[in-house]
Amino acid sequence: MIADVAFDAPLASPFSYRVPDGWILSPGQRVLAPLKGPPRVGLVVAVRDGAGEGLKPLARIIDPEPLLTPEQLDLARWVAAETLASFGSTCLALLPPPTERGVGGARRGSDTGTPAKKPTRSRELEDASGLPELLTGAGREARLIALLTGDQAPALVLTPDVESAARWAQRLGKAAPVVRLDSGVPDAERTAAWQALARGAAPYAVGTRSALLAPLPPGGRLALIDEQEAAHKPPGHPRLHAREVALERAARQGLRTLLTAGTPSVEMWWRAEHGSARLTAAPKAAWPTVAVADTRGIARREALTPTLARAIRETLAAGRRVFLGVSRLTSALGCDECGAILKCADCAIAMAYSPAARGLECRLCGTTAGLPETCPACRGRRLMPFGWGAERVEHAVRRRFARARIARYDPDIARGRRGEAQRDAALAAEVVIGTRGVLKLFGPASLGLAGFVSPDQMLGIPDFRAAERTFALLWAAAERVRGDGAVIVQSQNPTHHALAALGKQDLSAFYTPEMRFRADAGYPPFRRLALITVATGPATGPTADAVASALAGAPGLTVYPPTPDRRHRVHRIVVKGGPDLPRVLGESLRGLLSDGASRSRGIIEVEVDPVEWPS
DNA sequence: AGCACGCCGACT
DNA sequence: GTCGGCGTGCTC
Repeated sequence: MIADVAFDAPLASPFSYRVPDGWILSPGQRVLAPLKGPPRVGLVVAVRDGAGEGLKPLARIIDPEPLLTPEQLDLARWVAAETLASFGSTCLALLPPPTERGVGGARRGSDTGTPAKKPTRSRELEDASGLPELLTGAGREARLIALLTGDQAPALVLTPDVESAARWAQRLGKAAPVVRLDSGVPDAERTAAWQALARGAAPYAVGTRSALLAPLPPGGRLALIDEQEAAHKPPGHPRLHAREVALERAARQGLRTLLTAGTPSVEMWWRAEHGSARLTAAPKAAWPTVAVADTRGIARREALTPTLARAIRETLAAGRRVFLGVSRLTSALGCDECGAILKCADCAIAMAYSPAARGLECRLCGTTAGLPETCPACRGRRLMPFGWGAERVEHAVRRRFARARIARYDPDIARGRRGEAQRDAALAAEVVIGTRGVLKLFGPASLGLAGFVSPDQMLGIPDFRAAERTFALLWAAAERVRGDGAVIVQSQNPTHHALAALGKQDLSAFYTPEMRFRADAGYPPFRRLALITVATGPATGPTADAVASALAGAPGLTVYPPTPDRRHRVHRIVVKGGPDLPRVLGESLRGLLSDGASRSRGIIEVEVDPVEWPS
């Protein structure tokens, strides 16, 4: 017998090996196989007849039984095609890591032993439409839990990160045993969880993106928590948003899908508008007073406007907690007098400001411009880079409120032991200053005030999702403020639709204008984007142009000229296209992509549907 | 991706 | 004289 094996490598096609006599092997099992040197983990994708003369033999079986069915392999094939990644890399990233001695011992081991009962229909909870269901509004998580635990259907809950997975495992664990598939538990436990699901021995499973292919019987549910989170598409394989994989899987398998979001992704909102998803909003709940402190025309020497300072004082006096949201980036240029942000005329996103280069550049089309003397909108002369970082704000707050307990918190920086101390300090503080990560510390209605020192900075980030991100942050903060509390937004863009929608507690007031902007400028969900990165070694100079010209003739593509990034020694090419963008890119770049014609021409990386823009 | 084989710079 | 940089090519 001959086995075709795919590896975690940028290799377009699998390699063939001789199956040693007596081995029983099926597609979907992992094996160790020699690949130019020591044996490596590979996935059997096909087994066929043949003597296999001249082929190397497989070294060892890792999985005693297939972890992936042919249907799951097909779905992985789709993911690989959508992301222009190799089949092997995609599959292996969607399995629990191989454990020491294979997985043989886990037969009985650590699963809960509670067999999942047959899915039963429960009338009021059943959604006749079969469409993915998007839960928004207050209490959406409680509603999801009620839906999941309301009948006996097994469920796979996918969270954006490990902390969230742990939280959900705990919450669902109150109703029935839960197995975990995420990296927050030991590898052996993840594998055992996978196997328990496969034989119907676990009613609930929680995991992150790597659990997207975990076994789920017909009638099972797929739940995606906080579907709008960029964390659902972290760096690395599979390079596709968990939402897109989950929806594809659900459609193929006929699984009922439930998604939650405080502020849905524009992509999901669009689906709901077009009848390919169903949106369920809770009745409006208590909502804080939202006030915009207009900072136009005010020279910002102070982080806190009188409005915000007064609100802080009152909140502290009432013995309630204050959150002050600050920004980390200083990248765009804005007018201090009218609030305009300098944008690219073609792409309608803020131009990146480089103090070093004393100039502006559009991250999308590469247009550059010198610093204008005056604001193009109002001819004002005060053009300022945005910049209210946490340190400056903390200093300002300490000066004003000398006796308050003030803490700065940044979960991205504060990891490990010291992070825990910082966390405790933040939880004990009266004023917590930080970026969006701070909100994870606080539950609904636990704040008296949320103040945003300069969200314009976030709105001005040169990314077409800047408004969506800002809106999501403001909304998430508002959800954590008591109904008798306040949200104060200092802004030079007081009429921005994100602020208007926040004040009215009205999602559609944000998405309607946002959708128009996306349509007009040709951004997702109306067009798909891809980001092509070409390494620029000394010998690989012309490749970026070669890539650009290879794409130039492709139908339906908009190809922007390569822009150099000297710091990372790459050129980047932005491409816009239609729903078939991966296919068109794949066909146009065949021959240039890694396999075959390799590094001599430079490393070409293609990121389809990027959610994070390079900075 | 990983790894080997290959030719050019400063060091025990 | 070698150790080691990473550019180049290959892996059933």
